[in-house]
Amino acid sequence: MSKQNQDQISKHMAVLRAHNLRPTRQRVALAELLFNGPCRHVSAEELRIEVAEKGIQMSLATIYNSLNQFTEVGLLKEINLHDTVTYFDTNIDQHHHFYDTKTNRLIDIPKEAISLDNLPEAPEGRDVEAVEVIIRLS
Amino acid sequence: MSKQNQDQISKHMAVLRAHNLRPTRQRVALAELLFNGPCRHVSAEELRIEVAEKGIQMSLATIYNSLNQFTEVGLLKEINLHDTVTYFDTNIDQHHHFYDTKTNRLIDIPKEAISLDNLPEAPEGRDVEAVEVIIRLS
DNA sequence: AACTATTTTAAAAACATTCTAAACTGCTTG
DNA sequence: CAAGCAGTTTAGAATGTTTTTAAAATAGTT
Repeated sequence: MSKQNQDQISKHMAVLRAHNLRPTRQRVALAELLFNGPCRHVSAEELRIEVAEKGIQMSLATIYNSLNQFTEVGLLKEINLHDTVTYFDTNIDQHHHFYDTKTNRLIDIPKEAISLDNLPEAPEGRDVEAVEVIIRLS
Repeated sequence: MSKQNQDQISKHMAVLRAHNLRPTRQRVALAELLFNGPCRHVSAEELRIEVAEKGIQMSLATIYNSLNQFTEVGLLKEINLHDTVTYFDTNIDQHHHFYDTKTNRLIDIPKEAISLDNLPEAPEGRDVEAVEVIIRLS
């Protein structure tokens, strides 16, 4: 293992610890897959395949647990589409999506790329938590 | 059964036939529940309960089949949220939603109530099918 | 009424996800 | 650095939603 890889791992361990998650072998391995490189949209099943391809031994339950824990602490965002599976987005900034119905893929759209004006008021007693725009493509 | 109810039923039968769906007892009963009165958001399970409460005999599979068929022909729109169940929207016009994460309820927002400017171009070879805004409330 | 293609049905299967309880591991402390 | 403990992982069972199956029922036609 190279010096650079070691640094990455240490970084992930620090991030996990900073979020009160023990940097276990499994969580660090998943963090490497998810947070090295560009932002991604993954499902538990896709991640399971990646993990298997890398020869890492990990139960599917752990993948689900970790994705949920990462989401709870704000390292991931959950996305539900017109589909039965849950996707997780490594881009945690506010942003929007193209959703390609042909390939079932998501493409990020930066927040600034869409101007949303005139938003209606939230109903009495409720707050606006997030505004999500999905542009469906065909 | 009143004259008015008969008229409603005939109307639903005509609509179903116009969409190449045989107006069976079950489909007509569901159409009555869904399309009389104001627009609604329902899940298969909620509809099953309503059907049962009206004393109508119908299998859950038929409810699923019908909801999917109605969606295919454009009488309903499918909605997936951060939740495991699929909802169906009887409002088939383009519109947006508040999603109340506390109650798990949807509230319609008319298309005109939000001005979306500056929308990014669809990627090469793709068309924009729909633009959906979800305002998450907490 | 008889015929045929569609539809409905109950039950089984499929599918994604969560739960369980036992085994294991990371961390702290002596 | 060994012991102990809480937190984590695991395989498999369980759950909840939706789809499939193949047989029985029905709508629409002749």
